Amino acid sequence: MRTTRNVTKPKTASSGAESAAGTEREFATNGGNDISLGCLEGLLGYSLRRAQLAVFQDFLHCMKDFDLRPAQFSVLAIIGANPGLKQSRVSEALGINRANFVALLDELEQRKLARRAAAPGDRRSNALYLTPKGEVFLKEAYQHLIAQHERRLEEALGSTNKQLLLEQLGKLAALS
Amino acid sequence: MRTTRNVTKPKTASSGAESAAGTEREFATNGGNDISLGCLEGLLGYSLRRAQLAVFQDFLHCMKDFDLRPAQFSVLAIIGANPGLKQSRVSEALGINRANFVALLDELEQRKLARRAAAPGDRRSNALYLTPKGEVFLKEAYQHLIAQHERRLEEALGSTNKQLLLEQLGKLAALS
DNA sequence: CGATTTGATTATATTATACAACAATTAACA
DNA sequence: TGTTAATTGTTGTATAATATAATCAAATCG
Repeated sequence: MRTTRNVTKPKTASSGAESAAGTEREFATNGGNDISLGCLEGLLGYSLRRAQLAVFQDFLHCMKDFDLRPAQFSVLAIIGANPGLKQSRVSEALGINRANFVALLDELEQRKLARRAAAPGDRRSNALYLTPKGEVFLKEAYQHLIAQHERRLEEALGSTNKQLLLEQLGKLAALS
Repeated sequence: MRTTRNVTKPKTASSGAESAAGTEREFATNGGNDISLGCLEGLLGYSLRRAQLAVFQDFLHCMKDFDLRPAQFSVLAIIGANPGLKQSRVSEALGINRANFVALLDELEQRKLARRAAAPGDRRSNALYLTPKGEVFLKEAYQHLIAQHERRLEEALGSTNKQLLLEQLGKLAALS
């Protein structure tokens, strides 16, 4: 609670509040608006994370009308490109825990975008397919992503070769 | 439950399981081991995400002995580079919701790595500082990160210019 | 002074992610 | 062949990250 810490605070409050504001300004290393990133500056992980968040944010904004999150899109994309794949294979390909994949797929199935079918030769498995509606949906979502989202990213990169960037990211992803 | 869906399943199981296995193999686009990424292939967001996850994974592994997560490190780094900064400024600089920042800082304070101090001139604010222990801790963690984690990433990138990659990521992060 | 804003906090909800356990099924093998 | 081991989808549960609303104290401003 705030109250807990406030017990010790008023000691500074009653006496030297204004004077402290004057004197300590010289000592306080940062009273201004310039914030240094310190050692974060050169760390790839930090830049990577901030970039990923910004890109996902843009993705979400772009897919607002489709009500589609990145993970959902990735599932549709994999199923669309590899119809009949077993459930575990899809989750594995995306690095998604197969336990977590269940609810993800459940929602896509409820929205009639994907379906679980009996896998030939293995009654444990589900073979995954897009529904006709799902195929259309994926195609339209992808088109919109390319036209809006991806185009915006390429614009931001400017003259940078996007393909080169993808290769660099691929090298990093290969670490895991 | 599994049982729920199994009610409808045996229809395929009892009769045409093996025959379906024969006929559908010709239609099933993917019975093999090669999984296509489909439209994910060229999407920056996807590669970005996979790379970020791999890098964070490596970070966690590297910081195992320090028991430090990326977000925690980033907080220590910002405070270390900008002692006396107000709490809201630190969270803002890192793009962390100030409500979520409370617990994050609480833990660092409990571990005696950072401390909330009275902010001169504003009794609402907390001025954040590293403790002496926190300074040593950050320095050692950073050194270890550079020597192990970051070195590994640079190795993975090969001849690629890391600085160039950082710039590209910066352009993407600037979108938000 | 009163109204509004700001800073830190709590409570709460959602999403992502991880792991353990389980039942049904299949594979391995002695 | 029959018992054991491994796989598949699932549930339950736990943790971390993130978002929002509400609260309270303190500062600011008209």
